[in-house]
Amino acid sequence: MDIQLKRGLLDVCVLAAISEEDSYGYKIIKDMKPYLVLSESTLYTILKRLEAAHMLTVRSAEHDGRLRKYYHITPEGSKRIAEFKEDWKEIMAIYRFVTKEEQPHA
Amino acid sequence: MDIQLKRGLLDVCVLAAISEEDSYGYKIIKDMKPYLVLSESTLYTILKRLEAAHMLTVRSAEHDGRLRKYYHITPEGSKRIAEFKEDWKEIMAIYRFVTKEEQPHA
DNA sequence: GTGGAATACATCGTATCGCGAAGTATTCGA
DNA sequence: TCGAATACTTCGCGATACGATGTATTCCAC
Repeated sequence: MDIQLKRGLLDVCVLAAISEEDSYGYKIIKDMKPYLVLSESTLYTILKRLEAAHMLTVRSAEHDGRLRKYYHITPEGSKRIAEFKEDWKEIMAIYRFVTKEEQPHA
Repeated sequence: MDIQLKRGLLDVCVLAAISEEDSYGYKIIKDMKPYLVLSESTLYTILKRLEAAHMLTVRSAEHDGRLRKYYHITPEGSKRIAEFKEDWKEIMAIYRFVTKEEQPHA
């Protein structure tokens, strides 16, 4: 799939992956894989960006002697998803413009 | 609207704007405005990129003593739009993942 | 008849971003 | 024992959107 098309979905998709229960890097990648493949470097960049934007919080926990960082969505993160849903209306309008479906003959 | 979300739409949207009849820079921006606002610098970058990718051809013509560059979509450009439609199925799957609509309980 | 908006195209520099590459460290199964 | 899987991190590159800026012409209001 076109990389550019993914861009707007990535952030919100990661937020969606942790929205139902806290998750960690490796699991997020696995959960997203059926929908959207992303590399580790990409994910950790996104996670840091979302943390800086206060859309999620991080908590370290040990699991089988290995460190795991659990990510938890904040209200601001949920708000981001809600905004995405709003934006989607505009996206669909653009989609119809591109595919020439039910155009009002401008 | 989120800039990132626009990214995947921009190229294909410009192609759509010239798909029914040849058009030129200023008109493309005007035609797209109801759906997607983009600056001139962005558009000319995109037009050059699409030309380099052989998705459109350019032809200069004089209009009222002023130069105009008319852009014409190629079969490859049309193919790009068709591919976009295909990609859209995946995009919708991601949308459902994000909005948790009819998830098959993974 | 003059000035400013609109038309029309072009270039440069910057910030953002996805991702490949490479690295560290542990656990688990063949 | 050795490689795959798990788990996180950093660096650097290339692509890209866009603001700023510049050039040049036409058209309309005053």
